Amino acid sequence: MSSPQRSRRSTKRVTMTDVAKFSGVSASTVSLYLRRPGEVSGSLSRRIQDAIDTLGYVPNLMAGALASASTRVIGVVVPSMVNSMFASTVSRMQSALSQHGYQLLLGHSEYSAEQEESLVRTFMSWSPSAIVLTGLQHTRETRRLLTSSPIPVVEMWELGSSALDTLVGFSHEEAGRAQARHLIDAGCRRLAFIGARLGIDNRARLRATGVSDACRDWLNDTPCHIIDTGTGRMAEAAREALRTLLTEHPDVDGIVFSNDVLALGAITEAQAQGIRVPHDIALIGFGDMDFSNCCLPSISTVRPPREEIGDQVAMALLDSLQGKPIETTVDLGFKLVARESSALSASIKLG
Amino acid sequence: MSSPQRSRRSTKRVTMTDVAKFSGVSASTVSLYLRRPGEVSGSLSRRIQDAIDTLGYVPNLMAGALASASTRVIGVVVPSMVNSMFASTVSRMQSALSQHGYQLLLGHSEYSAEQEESLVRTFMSWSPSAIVLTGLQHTRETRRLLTSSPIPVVEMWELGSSALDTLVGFSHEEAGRAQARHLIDAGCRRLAFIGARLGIDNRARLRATGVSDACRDWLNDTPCHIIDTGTGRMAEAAREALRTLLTEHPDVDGIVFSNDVLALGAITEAQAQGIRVPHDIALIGFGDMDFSNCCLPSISTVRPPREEIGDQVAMALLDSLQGKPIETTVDLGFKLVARESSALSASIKLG
DNA sequence: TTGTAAGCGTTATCAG
DNA sequence: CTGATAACGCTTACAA
Repeated sequence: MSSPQRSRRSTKRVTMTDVAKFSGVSASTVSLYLRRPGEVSGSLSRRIQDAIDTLGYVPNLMAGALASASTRVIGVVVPSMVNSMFASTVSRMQSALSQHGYQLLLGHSEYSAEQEESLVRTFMSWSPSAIVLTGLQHTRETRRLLTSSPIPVVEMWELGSSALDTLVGFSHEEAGRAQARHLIDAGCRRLAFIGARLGIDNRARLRATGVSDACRDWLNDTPCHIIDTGTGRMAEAAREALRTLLTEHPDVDGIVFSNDVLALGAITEAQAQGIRVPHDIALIGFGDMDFSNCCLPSISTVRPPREEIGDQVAMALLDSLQGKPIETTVDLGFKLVARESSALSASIKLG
Repeated sequence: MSSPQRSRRSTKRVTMTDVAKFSGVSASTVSLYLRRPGEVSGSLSRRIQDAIDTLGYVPNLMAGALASASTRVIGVVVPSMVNSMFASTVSRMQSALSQHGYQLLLGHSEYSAEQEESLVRTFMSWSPSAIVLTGLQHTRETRRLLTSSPIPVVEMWELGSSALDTLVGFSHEEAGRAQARHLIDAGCRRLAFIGARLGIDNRARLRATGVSDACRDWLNDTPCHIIDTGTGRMAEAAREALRTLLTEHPDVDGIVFSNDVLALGAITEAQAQGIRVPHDIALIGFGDMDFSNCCLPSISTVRPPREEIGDQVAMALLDSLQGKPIETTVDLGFKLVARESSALSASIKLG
């Protein structure tokens, strides 16, 4: 046997053509059977399925995507995969979307718009069916890439006016105001905000702004001290931040944290210093982590709609991909969870 | 102009052919320029790059993958994306692999071998360059799918003898023994193990076995009570488990937990009951979570090599994909972190 | 160095 | 309902 003039890499994989030959039908029929089984006669269906089983055929989605110009791939960018809030969201998205045959291409930006751009660029090369980003801050180039293509885009976890397309999230400024309001209602009169990575975490910064605004509106413009602990280990950083804060501003009686780990660190430091929480100082965190309800005192917090965001993003995407009209903004709100770290002690504080 | 007999969907995307036409060269030259720029003359390179820029060409990796039979996609299955340990691993894998042009297709199995199988099946349809699984427990069909294909497979987070291909992890039985040893050294003589999801989390179960073995070997075969808190909210479950345990076995003086959240829950319950940790009872967790070092008492724990696993898996994969020979088993060990919850109080306990 | 042409494994179109 | 046949956008042997 002389081989044909041009040999090519032989992938040695079972292809649809193999199945077709084996079952004595054409490739198109096999393809049809795979996509719309109802439109193939029973006898042929059986023979094809037999062939698939005995040959161990696995469809090649790459080829299918190329031919049909529909990849069923969705690119998702989150700031961090280790942050369990985003992990929850992605997890729910993946559950919902995989049921409809979509695959997630996941990347993390480390809170950097440049890394996000680089991820978006890579994703675009996969001609994804849709792209999901976290937040509203993108580079100019990211915006250009995304607006110049017909691919549906969802921005999640934040709300605002500069949306590219669809928005699913909640207002962090409102969350900050609610946290401040809660502390004020608990009797606090001098608030502070301690946050990690405020320089790069826009959502945390928005909550800080919310707290500031609250001080202006409801506490006669008392200053709200904002401390950024940076990017180090959060718990230790929180302890140090608390020490600094109480040294420089001993009158602070309520602190909002950008997450519950910081709040826990502060609680530990307070205990070490003999400061009573919430009696001497009330605290409220953000995130409602696993541990927030099982430490002493338990941590008051704001619970973001982390799972709901995933569900709603998935739903919006599925609708959009089916051509259905979709809402451009979905505000899922948040839940303030009052616990011991900010328990009302009005009799003492206000007395 | 009569259109050709068979019209086809027109994706209206800029293709390599467009770039070729625009710059007056052939498509293969453009392709070459993109893959090995050095082999194209300077003048042509310039013209091609010009065309790419003005046309805004984005390569179609799908088509490339199909043609070259190399997808640069890696399928990864973790039990849960919300578990920050796996998240850390995946995060590091993604960082390392994306630098080499690989994309991660991520899925979570919810600790179910069946869901893992379904994910593997889906991944296979993308003809991935490699597959990464968590643990060693797979369905028979998963094994068949994987062994009957030449795709490199890495199993991570566990060590054992039934490996499919490459293994990167550490011994959970050893970890359990080390945890027990640590408590024994701290003066404990009656140990117990409290774990979440023991029914489905094989690694936690292995650690429980390690603790049991330790009781047999080093505590004269004293019984080691093992409690499974199931799948509910961990902190609350831990509190209840502790109550039950101390009611039924008041002599227990050391507890190993399957993670630090459970340990924290137990600490809270102990405080509520006036039981002193570690004085009355010593505790050790697993995972070295964010909060473990910032609660009171701080939580002794075992720190798994979560980032290192990601790094090593990536490295093994890159080597393997470049045809280099690789080690089939990489034992990364673990680190026992002694903190306050198990601080030695020998004078009292042993006195 | 550059071009030609033959695939890669599907799906879409259209004729039977 | 079934089957040719032409894309899909790219890579790669091979020729020039």
